[in-house]
Amino acid sequence: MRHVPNKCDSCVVRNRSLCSSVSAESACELQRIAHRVRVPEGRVVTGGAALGKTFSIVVSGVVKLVSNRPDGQRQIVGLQFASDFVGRPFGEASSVTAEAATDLELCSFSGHAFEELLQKRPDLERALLRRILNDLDASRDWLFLLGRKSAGEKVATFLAMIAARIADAAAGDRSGLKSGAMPVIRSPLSRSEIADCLSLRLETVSRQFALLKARGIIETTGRRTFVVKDYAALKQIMEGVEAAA
Amino acid sequence: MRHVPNKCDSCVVRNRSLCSSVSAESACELQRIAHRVRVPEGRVVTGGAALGKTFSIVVSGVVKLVSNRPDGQRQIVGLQFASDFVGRPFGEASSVTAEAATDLELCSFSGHAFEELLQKRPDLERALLRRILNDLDASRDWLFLLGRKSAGEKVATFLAMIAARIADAAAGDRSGLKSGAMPVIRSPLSRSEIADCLSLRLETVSRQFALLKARGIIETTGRRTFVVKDYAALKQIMEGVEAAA
DNA sequence: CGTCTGCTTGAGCAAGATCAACTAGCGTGG
DNA sequence: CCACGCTAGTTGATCTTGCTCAAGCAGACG
Repeated sequence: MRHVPNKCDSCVVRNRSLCSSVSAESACELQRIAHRVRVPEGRVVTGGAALGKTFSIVVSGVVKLVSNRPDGQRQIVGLQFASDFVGRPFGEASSVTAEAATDLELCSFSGHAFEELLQKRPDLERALLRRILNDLDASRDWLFLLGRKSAGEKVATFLAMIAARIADAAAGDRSGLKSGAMPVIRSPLSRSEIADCLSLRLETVSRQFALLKARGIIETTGRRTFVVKDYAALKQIMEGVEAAA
Repeated sequence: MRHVPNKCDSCVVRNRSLCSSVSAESACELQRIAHRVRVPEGRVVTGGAALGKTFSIVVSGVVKLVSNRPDGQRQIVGLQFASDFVGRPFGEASSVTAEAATDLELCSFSGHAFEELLQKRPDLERALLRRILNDLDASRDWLFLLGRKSAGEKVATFLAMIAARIADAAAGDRSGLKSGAMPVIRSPLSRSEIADCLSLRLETVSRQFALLKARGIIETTGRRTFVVKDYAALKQIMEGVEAAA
């Protein structure tokens, strides 16, 4: 097999994604079944109404995992950022659908081909297992958030999480961004989506934003953009230290 | 290798646990590093204060996975029943500890030996991946429960889940139990543990029990035992159909 | 410049938390 | 075997947080 110019070589999530944790051979096989796709905001990526099963690695953008109930109740049960894996192998269709929270670039695999490769390549399976275990940890942390935290703590946690993950994605993109800076962050989620995520009403989310602004901990500039002015204070609130200010 | 009388042959979870989904060779290797242990109620099985990492398959009893916070808040993030797997491979210590909710029988593996075997045996790793994916699904369902359901729905869901899983464990034990019966079920969790599980206060749990009793849907006989008289009604409430009775 | 949608702000309400007795299993020891 | 006492559970009164309903506001886009 001749070495051909590799489309993965220039991939921005190359050294953080699933494919970075497998052998060169597995990466190569993975490359052969991979194709880049662009998905517009709002489209269902997989599960539910999506045609056929697919798996993806997020290259840029954010995917929300939504648990839908017949009666219209929605709960966002997870967010996947750049380099994260999306999909449910060996799947009896779970009730969770993956939807594009923002415009996406995905590295996508057909369900059949990927599951076949999974059978053939134990190292790929191991890498996936590790990722899934991390997702499980994250999901359990989120359980704590939903169950035990107040509205203020929830919103603070959410903002800190978004800030960290978006900054992270940006750092992976073009590292050199001075850490400790206060970059303007574009939230991948609308107020109502944040509410779905935190099990709050959008009005409550809005009020908590107002409170954080009043305290000078964040600033909002435009509908979906914000700046964290005082990260330490955010962390405090998030942990429930909540001084009676 | 001679065939010796196999301690696993008589195992009650033999045909439902992890070891049932692997090759004969892997099962054999697994058997070699397995040992039965009994754990009294309340003991930490793994994580946190437990000495050294171990993995286990639950033979009988119930394990609760608890997320502890410095400030004493507790959230039960999962329950593992007979045949379920307990442990976090490749683990940076997660904040979750596994504790015996009842007296337990475990089939236990030392962390080192098990992880080594995991490296050597892709089929074992695959079987584990499937289990973990199921845990992840369960965890995400639970997110919906905590986020979106009312106290009444939560308690109904909990009771239905316990009834199903305990009946299931019993069926695996000595099948032939007439289904459709209304067996007396011993809850593995106290009121306060149920509260930790559902993100409620124990008073609220107690009130919901009282309500279900008043409606004739359940009966309680003793502190931790109950009978489901009307499973259909329980399902209704659980889904939020909630007729204004 | 107007409209439309997403966001903000306000007033009142309800579910569940909190605080406080009180009761009932269950184990112990007389 | 029964009385005692301890702990888990129940029940009641009140309070708080976040939800609901209802306006009003502002950024994005034609």
